[in-house]
Amino acid sequence: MVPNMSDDISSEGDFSSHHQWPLELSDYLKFDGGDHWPDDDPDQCHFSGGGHVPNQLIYQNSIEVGDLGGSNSHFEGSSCSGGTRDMINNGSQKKEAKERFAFRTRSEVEILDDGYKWRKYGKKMVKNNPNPRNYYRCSEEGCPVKKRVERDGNDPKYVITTYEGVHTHSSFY
DNA sequence: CGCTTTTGACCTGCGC
DNA sequence: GCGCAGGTCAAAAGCG
Repeated sequence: MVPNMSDDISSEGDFSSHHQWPLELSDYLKFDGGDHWPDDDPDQCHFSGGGHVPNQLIYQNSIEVGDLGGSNSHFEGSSCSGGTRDMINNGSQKKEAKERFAFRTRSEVEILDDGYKWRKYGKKMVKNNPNPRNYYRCSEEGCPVKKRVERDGNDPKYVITTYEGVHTHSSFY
């Protein structure tokens, strides 16, 4: 596996430890309940500091409950406009809300290598989007983490990735 | 040979 | 109760 990411990475292939992905994250996530992306909001916060982050992804996260997978997670929090925590434990949390983390990236490929090995287990056409949604599960035995990948229906240049759960092991690379 | 991908079927939750 | 949409399963095929 391991898709071609040859050209895009600016330096060495060891980006797992440097968070250097061959793409650019432009927007961040949405949650259950949030129905739309911040889209063209010029004030969307870009990483901490709001500036350009060279050689590094501009990413943000939000969490529903608890922390974000602690040490194993590649997504350390960078809260956005202080709004991310509002929804935590807010009102009716049915069942056990799993940690969910979604973001939109500008990328030609949908397979982002985030340091873990994924196995595809499903594909589905969804409404409001002419593109199929792909379902992946972490290959590591016992690891409950899943991720969904789909292209933005309005902007095929963008890929929406949603992670769910916390890795119970270290990254592979 | 073992693991991943593909793909249709099946299951479940929700709104009407 | 029914139909729809989203999510998952699992058998078969493909690939290194």
